[in-house]
Amino acid sequence: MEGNSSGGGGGGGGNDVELLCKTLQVEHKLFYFDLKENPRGRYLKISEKTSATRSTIIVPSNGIAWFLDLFNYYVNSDDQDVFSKELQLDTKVFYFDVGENRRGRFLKISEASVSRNRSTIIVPAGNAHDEGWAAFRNILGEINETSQLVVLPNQKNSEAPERLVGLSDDVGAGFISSHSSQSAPAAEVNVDRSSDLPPSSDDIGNMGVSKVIRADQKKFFFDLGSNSRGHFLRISEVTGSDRSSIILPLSGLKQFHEMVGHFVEITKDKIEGMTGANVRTVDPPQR
DNA sequence: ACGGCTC
Repeated sequence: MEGNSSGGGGGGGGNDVELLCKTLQVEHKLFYFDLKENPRGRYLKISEKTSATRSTIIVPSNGIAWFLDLFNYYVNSDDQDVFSKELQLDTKVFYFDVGENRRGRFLKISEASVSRNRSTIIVPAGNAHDEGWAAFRNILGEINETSQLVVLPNQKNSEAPERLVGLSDDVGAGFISSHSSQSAPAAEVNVDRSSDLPPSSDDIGNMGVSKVIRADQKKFFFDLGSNSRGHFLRISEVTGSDRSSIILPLSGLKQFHEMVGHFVEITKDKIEGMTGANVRTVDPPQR
């Protein structure tokens, strides 16, 4: 579909109007940006094409400015200061993670939605000045401007109210909210992985959801379960393909919470010193 | 010319 301007669009979703189409090459990857619109709304399709693979994420139009802000964050921050971010837009969650391997640094953007499988694009940072990310950012900026300018005849300029737009830091110590001394743990960790778990009698009412905290390369999964001995919380640490868990009977959960809170208190200075540059939140886009 | 991503 990309770059195809001849003939009528006959494929799936081919009736969508293409407002803008751009391509960007970073190293050997080709990124296609398609700003499209259909009766359900406007969206940005970003495809990453390698010689062998292609993967696509769909960004709702109200998320374009957030993507722009996030790319600015990753371009402008010092390498060692960048952290994972989450962007929730309606029913979708986008995860931004920086990784590095022998090929260099890259930004992984994963789209998770309840219906679809996860899809991911990976943007190489480029050379020393993150020019791959910067070029990506520049295109997002152009698209964002265009999207604000271009209004199709059959559409009014007033958008539907943007709802449930939230951006949360996903800092190393997930227990530490950006509001430092306030204790606001659970609300900050609003990642719902319930779709990863089939409904099970192990679940305790509607609490049977899986939550995850991500810290750099590590993930900590929180799963409620039960067996003949009773209910428990399983906390799993996952790094790469390794996983280890602790099983915490619910009878000990409150003590566990207090104990963690104790160590948060006595290490507060150290934690704030370590994360001071990371608790910044990306500002909302100007409207 | 890569090739990363996965309880």
